[in-house]
Amino acid sequence: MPEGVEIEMYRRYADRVVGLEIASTHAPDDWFLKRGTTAAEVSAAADGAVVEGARRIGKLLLLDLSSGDRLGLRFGMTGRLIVGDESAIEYLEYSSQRNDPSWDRFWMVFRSGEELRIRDPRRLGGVELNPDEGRLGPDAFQVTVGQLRDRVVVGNMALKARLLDQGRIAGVGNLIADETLWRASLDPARSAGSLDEKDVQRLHRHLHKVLADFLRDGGSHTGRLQPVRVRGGHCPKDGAELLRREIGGRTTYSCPEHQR
DNA sequence: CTCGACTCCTGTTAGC
DNA sequence: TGCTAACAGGAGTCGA
Repeated sequence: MPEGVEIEMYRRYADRVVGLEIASTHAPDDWFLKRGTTAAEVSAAADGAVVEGARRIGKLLLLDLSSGDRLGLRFGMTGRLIVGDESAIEYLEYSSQRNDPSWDRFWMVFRSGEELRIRDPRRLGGVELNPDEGRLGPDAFQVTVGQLRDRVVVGNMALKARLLDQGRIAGVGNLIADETLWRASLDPARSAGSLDEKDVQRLHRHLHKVLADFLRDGGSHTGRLQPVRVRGGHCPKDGAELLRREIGGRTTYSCPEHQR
């Protein structure tokens, strides 16, 4: 599914429309417009404007417009970014492998004839005009060990639930969290504040390695844990049967042997 | 502020 | 073969 890694791939893809003038925007699905954003507002902000930049914070993709407004794009669990005829990502875990244009929830047409679309079967993504970027924590790709120590590795909440909290650190989704904790040999259920300094350093190191590996390999479904992330799966490191639990409201796989 | 529970969405798939 | 229920998770809300 789209996590920070996929959205970074989307952002690079969206660079193709930087410098282009928007001719029209289309938001036929009101449900897809978030936090009071209306189709009329989006049109007023975007139509005739030039895309000056494509940024990303966590799972939020931002298009900076020459009107001074910012268009925030979210992809939920199954959203793809399509520019022209090409999808930024062909394979998305948990999403349909079909490619039905009726799933286009939002799109913009440029003066040049180029198009940019969000194709989202399950409608869990959304579009928001001028989203509050301050609600998000530091981006996972840039997060420092100090930020991890101060913001994430605190309190009694389960460590994994903390990693999924976008206000603490932005961009970590379920698969990135499971793979990172598996590699770092940390139990996702242990309290976040129980980590010692060596644990924090290890978590930080593995998080960055996981993000780099996933980006290189094409997505958050490319982890070593992923193939065995099924009921009855066994740990690739030591062969122990994996635990399947719900932590932070998400299905969580971890190794009872080496994740402590 | 903290934190768990609940809700939303719908294509896919397992099971009967 | 056809139906139903379970499942997936990002993100928001609510209440203790």
